[in-house]
Amino acid sequence: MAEKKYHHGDLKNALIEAGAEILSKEGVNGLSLRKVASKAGVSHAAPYAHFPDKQTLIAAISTEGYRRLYEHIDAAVQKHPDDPLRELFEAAWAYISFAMSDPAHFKVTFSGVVEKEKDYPAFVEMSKKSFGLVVRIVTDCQAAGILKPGPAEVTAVSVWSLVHGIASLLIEDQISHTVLDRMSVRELVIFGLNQTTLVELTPDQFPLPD
Amino acid sequence: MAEKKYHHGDLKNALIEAGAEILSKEGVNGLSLRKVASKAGVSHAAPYAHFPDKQTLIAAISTEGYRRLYEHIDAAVQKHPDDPLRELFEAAWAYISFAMSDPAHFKVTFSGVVEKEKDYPAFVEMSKKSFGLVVRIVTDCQAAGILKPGPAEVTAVSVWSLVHGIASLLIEDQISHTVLDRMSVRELVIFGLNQTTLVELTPDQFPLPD
DNA sequence: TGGTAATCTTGACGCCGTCAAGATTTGCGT
DNA sequence: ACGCAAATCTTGACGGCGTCAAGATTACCA
Repeated sequence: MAEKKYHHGDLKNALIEAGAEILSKEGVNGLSLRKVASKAGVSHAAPYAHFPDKQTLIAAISTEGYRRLYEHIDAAVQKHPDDPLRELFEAAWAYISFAMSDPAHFKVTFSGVVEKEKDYPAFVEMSKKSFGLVVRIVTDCQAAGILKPGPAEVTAVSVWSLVHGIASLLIEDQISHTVLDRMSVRELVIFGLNQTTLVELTPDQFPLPD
Repeated sequence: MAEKKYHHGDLKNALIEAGAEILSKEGVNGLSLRKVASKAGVSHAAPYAHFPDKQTLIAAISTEGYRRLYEHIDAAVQKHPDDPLRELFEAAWAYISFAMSDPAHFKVTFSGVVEKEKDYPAFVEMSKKSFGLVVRIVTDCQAAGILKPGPAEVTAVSVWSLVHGIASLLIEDQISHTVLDRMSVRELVIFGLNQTTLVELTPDQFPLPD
């Protein structure tokens, strides 16, 4: 396959893929339309057949990042059915480890590429889908007496904010090294969640896979 | 003052100021060296006498944003001496309201302009100074039985992460409107902090000034 | 099968970050 | 007080960028 034809065949997805790769390796400042086009093997203006401008391409890359994040979390959660506490922790850990594994992509996804101008429906849909997953886990934890009772959506926002905050501050290198020297990131997440749960969490409750 | 001389006199700070203004009004994508120079009344290459490149100018603007944030928080905290719980809440509220008042500046400050390449000592200093303030408040809250005992620095990271997460998700419009329709942002912050404190928080404990 | 729409290329425009060379001013050592 | 080196700012140029217009090539449907 991949014969060189005049028409690419699936250029739109190829551009998103190429863009995600450049973003990972060179950061958001190294991401240009012309480089993306070049990497996909087309001329510098070809992307305009599929995206009205650069912002929209970046929005598509953001949406793809959101999709990967969701699936990463969902896979981690599904490994522990009927264990709400474990679901909560592994979802948090999946979120944070994903952010650390591809900081530039995570940043673009959550750094307001959607510059207020337009809304990007696919992006909003991923946002709602992810939030729904958190709400479901929080609800299960409340039913199990692990989290305080109350409106699940509000508690979900609190928990998500904590996790998102840890992820953001970590990849911005804003978390004090006096803390990171004392404990692993995994232990830090446990400590953070400990503040919100009604039960006491210890690292041995959450062994690493393998 | 402000006579038109060949030498500006304080161009470095004027560039930071002009840059912060453009950033506020046009967002990070509208921030160019040439516009900053033009706004400061100098030619397009004049900034290179004070900053080696654009990244360094942005780092200086970030540092200025961090400084404003610190002073905003510090002023709010100093209104409630000998009231650790109030200090904790007002610091959190100051952080989040600052982020909402100038989202673009806040984003740049905490969106990894410091692209790993170099470190900017003044920025790191503001970071440490701010963290020290949080640690002090957390320590006081622990002494008053408001927060769980334990290493204050780790608890400070947790609290800061929660607050930073709320601020980030708010300005990215990532927080579900089903939640924001139900309560004000101030109540959301109270609800979030409620998860971490040992005492019960209610909105009437934290009346708005004026 | 023919023509229209989709896709891609080529070329151009102005803005951008950056550098080199030169003009102007400051300020320090003597 | 003077002169000169350093600091500061201007001008001009370069390639890369996002974007648009015109044209070439291909796909598809009536």
